[in-house]
Amino acid sequence: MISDIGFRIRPFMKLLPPELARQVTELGTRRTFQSGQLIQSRGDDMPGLSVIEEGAAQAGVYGPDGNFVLTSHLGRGHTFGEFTVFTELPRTHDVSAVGATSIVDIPARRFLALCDAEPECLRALLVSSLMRSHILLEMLDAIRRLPLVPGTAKFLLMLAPADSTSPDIRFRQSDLASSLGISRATLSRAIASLAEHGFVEPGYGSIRITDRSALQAWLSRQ
Amino acid sequence: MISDIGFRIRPFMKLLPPELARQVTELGTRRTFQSGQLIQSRGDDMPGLSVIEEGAAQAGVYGPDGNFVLTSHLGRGHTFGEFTVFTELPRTHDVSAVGATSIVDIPARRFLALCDAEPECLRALLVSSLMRSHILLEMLDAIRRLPLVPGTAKFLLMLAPADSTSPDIRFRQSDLASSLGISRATLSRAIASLAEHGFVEPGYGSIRITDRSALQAWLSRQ
DNA sequence: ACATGAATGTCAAAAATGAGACATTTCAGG
DNA sequence: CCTGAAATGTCTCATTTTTGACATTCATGT
Repeated sequence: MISDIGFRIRPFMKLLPPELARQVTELGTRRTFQSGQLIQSRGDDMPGLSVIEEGAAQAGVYGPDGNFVLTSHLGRGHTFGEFTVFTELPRTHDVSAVGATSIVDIPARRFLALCDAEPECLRALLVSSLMRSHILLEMLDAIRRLPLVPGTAKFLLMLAPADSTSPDIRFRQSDLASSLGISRATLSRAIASLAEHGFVEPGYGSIRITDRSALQAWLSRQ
Repeated sequence: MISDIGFRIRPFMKLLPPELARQVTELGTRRTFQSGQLIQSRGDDMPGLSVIEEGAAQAGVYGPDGNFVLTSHLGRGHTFGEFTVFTELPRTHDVSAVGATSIVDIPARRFLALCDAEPECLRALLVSSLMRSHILLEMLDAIRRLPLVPGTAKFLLMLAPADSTSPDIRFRQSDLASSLGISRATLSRAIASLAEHGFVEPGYGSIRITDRSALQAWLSRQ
């Protein structure tokens, strides 16, 4: 059985009581970015929590050959950099803006102080972190255990959660291919195969899921 | 660059003050297992935190064809089932004992009550969960971005953390192969290649890392 | 020590994938 | 409305991996 596709990570900020969310925002400094602009690079040493206030971002790693291996798509209210707050390590990912985006950066010390005063912060961060681990496990599963086409399907469903405003997945096939660990040509074949079934519709720089429930049902039968 | 191999997850119980660790233990009920025995199955509905008091365990998922896809090796003080405490979902993994093992199960409600009283619990769980996500990201990277032999090497290093008591990795090649998403024959070739370099030594049901630092150095150069 | 089941090493043929190239389509900007 | 850059579709060939089979080695219990 293939489980919990389209499971959506509840963002940290939505897990906090509104008053506390406001406090978090006030602790940090705001930066704004245009679409595609780099927000942080792997290796940056700025311990702290970064919150997406508006817009969205992609987190991943650039391979030596320039292709981008995507690990997560982060929407409003999501965070990154948690890891740097609780360890001594630098940022582990390259993050860039998707659409006009505004980020609030909270220095590690200040955020830790808030956590001491308000344990609810720890709890919210814990819950979103557990959900993220869960998604990562499902991704690993999609890549290791499933054949090409079902694996691709599962990945697409994970990238376009059920309650998303649009069924479009705005990634280039080359990035998706890197994310799945396959070549662009092979991904193209997989997409074509899903399109033949009528589940998806390839576009220019995006893929549209035309029949989500049918795709899920088909996937469960594999 | 290939980073942070052999990074070891600090177990939940070691992140807690000793007094609190004792309290946690007293909240739960103890079960003991022989080597290889199944501790829980994917789908079990018993919300709660499970702590490894003695021994070790493997967490993973059994594929439909009986092969085991390993996702983590858990030692003393590590936990599993966190996810069921903070969501409504059932257990997501099959877990089985490695060596004689004793587990303490703490029902979700009781653990949540303790977290309310002692936020340090939340913090410890958060830190170990963040470390686990980090490892998962590295695994994804090893599988997607690295060629066969380096990817296998990285995986081996992740499974046998630096401060492990023994350099032996006690897994069958068939399980390792499933975990990497490759066939047993291909894994066998990768191991043979690493053995030619003198980094590892294949055994029966285990693989010994004979020269950890040389392996790490070689991997960094790839 | 011996027999037996389990795990590993290895091979050949078949299948899948990657690399590279090129045609086609789409979008954005003049 | 054009033009050029970027993304996608697809082809062929080389390479890698899988599959299935079989031999070999190891561990365990008698």
